[in-house]
Amino acid sequence: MSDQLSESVVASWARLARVSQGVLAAVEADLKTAGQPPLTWYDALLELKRVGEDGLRPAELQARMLLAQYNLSRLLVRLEQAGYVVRRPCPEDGRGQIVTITGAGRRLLPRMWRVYHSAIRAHFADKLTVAEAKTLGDLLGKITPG
Amino acid sequence: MSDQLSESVVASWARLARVSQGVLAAVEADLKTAGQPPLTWYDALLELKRVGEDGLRPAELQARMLLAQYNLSRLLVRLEQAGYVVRRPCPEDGRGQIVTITGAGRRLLPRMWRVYHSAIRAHFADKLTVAEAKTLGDLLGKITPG
DNA sequence: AGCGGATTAATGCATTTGCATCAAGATTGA
DNA sequence: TCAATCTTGATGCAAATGCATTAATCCGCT
Repeated sequence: MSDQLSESVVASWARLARVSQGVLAAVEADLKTAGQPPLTWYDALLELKRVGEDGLRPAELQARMLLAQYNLSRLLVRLEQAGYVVRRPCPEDGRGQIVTITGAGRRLLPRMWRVYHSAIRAHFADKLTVAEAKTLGDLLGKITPG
Repeated sequence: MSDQLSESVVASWARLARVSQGVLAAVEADLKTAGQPPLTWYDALLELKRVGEDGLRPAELQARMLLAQYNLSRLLVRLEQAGYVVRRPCPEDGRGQIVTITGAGRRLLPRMWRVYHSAIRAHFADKLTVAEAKTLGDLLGKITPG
């Protein structure tokens, strides 16, 4: 192909793109079928649950989720409308706000997880041994963008 | 977490989701910065180039690309408007059509590849040895949805 | 031949994303 | 001190995606 990337590396790249996209889509589809919100909601709420009462600044959450700023802004609107988070003004920074998970948000997590974990199993975990999954995770860890 | 998935498998899953999303986004961003069309265009045109003059039925292309039917339908509209493919009626099937890459489409591929391959290198290949990339590809191969 | 069901591709409408920009508040530095 | 700059988060508008449905055609069966 007149470049310095070996064929096999390009093939691995292509697989990463294709497989991850396919599996993600399959998991999302399972969630949707079960009447659950999209994965992004889970990710956001999980982060917020982890930090507890202190909550998070949107920019912080955005950084952890690798999400575009305007996407996070709108995700928060939806989460708030759904009653899963609250936003309050940030005392130290007049521009900012602090986002906290609500009780309803906490209760959503296990409900989503029930669907989510079996989707992970069906579309991902069942196809690998634990050792393989670990190797995969380690390799992926090396290519983390951050 | 009160389920049968081991922590490490869930962690690998999370990495797959996060890393692939991040890297894909980075590559897309590089393409956009260089004024090139999105990755999907490349994938579609590459498939069409491979099959040559015979072209492909949309349903066939859709299956190869793991794309929703309506998404492919609209992708083809855009590609045709841009002059990179042509659609002609299918002689054996009155419902169908045959999609073929044009000369302009063929010329687009190397132009995109110039940006694409260096994005792959920067965001993916440079972070792994060839052996690691191969292992990664093999592992991903085991979880192919299709 | 002709009906019932499946397949192919498109499309109207709602939601989501992307892009560019903006307003408000913080921070820096002369 | 206060203007210039940066950061934070929102938003108008355009493009893309998802969903449900549709029209046309094909196929299997009687």
